[in-house]
Amino acid sequence: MPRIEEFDRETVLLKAMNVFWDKGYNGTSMQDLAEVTGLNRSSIYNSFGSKLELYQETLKHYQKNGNARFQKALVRAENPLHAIRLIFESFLPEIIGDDRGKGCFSMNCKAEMGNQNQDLKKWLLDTQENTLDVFQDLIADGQEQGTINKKQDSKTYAYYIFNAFQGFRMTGIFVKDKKILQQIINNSIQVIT
Amino acid sequence: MPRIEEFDRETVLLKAMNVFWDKGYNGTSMQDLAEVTGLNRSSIYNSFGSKLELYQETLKHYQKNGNARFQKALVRAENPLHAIRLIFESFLPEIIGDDRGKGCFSMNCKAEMGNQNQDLKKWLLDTQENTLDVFQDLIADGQEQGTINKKQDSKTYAYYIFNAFQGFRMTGIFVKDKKILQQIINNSIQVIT
DNA sequence: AATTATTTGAAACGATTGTTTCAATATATA
DNA sequence: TATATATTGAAACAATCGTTTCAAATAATT
Repeated sequence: MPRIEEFDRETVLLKAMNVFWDKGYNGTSMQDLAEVTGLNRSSIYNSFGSKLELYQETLKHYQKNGNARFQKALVRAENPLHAIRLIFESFLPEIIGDDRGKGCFSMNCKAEMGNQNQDLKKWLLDTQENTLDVFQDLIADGQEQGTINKKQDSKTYAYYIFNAFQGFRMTGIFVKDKKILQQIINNSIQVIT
Repeated sequence: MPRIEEFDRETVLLKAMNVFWDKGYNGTSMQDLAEVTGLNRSSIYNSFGSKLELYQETLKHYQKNGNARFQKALVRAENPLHAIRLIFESFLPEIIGDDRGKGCFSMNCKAEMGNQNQDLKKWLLDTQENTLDVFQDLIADGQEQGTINKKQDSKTYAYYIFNAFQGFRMTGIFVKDKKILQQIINNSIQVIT
């Protein structure tokens, strides 16, 4: 009986994400979103609820993409240490190709909205915990296997790598020199070898 | 002949900075600024030009404060390596005391506005260059003096430390555990020893 | 072909946006 | 004390904000 949605939800979500990513949450208007998606305002509300809910959905979409990149690095890696290196390197193309200087969408969210909205804060904390767990598991494996040193426990090292990773995403906003970025990766990883 | 300004410019600037810092540029309204400073809208425009100019002035105020902290660490340090450690540690109180999770004001600016406003981008690039230079000089000194290794040149290490520092400011938004933060500092610095 | 459920487009909602205007107020100098 | 200059407060500016409303359009089911 129902009339079916005409647009491709995935495509709309991607376009909306790119606006939020570029202009931030508060810098993006419903007007912007309607223009870029080609949808009418009412259609956006009908399909996504509100500006905030749409924002949250684009964030989850972004994060899903990031997780996929992590997973891809995991299966390709020869060992846990190599996996960590591949994770960092897998973001090189995005960083270097980011000529608008948009940076990392979820870190932009953290900087702009992490202290403004409780739902977003909770989501950010969850993804942080998740990323830390991935690193910690990799490091624990690497320590058992021998490619990562045991001078400090896996949790401590996980925080250190997480720290370097966040720095990497921020540094990449203005620094596009691949050699420099690669050296940052090398030096960051050296600690745990 | 002129009537003198009634308010203390420094105080007003500080109050305005805290709002921008908390809510971001786009999240802050002139209404917010008028309320928190106690000034009338027209007085703000009369004294600071525009919302953007006021924002820029608060950023410079913040940066001046950060530079002072850097300088304080430099004079207290026993050697260049120690200075880098003190620089990181000098931000510990701000990070731990930041219960609202506002993070670093200038990094928030970078994430929100770095790709939106050319003036702000230029300022951000200048301060980045300045910070990199401080690190590079310290590292070069340390390498001559012997407390920092010579495996890589001072510029490469400067980028690495800069990367760790930016990560440190982002990590500190949600991580308030002093022990963990201290271990991140230790591990970050270990590379260059 | 008629019915039913849903989406769509256009318009409007009140509220708020950053900024400007201007008369009233206040003060240092002459 | 009179004059000149600057600041102040209140009001208003057009524009835009996120959101809602509702009739017209649409398509799958009966």
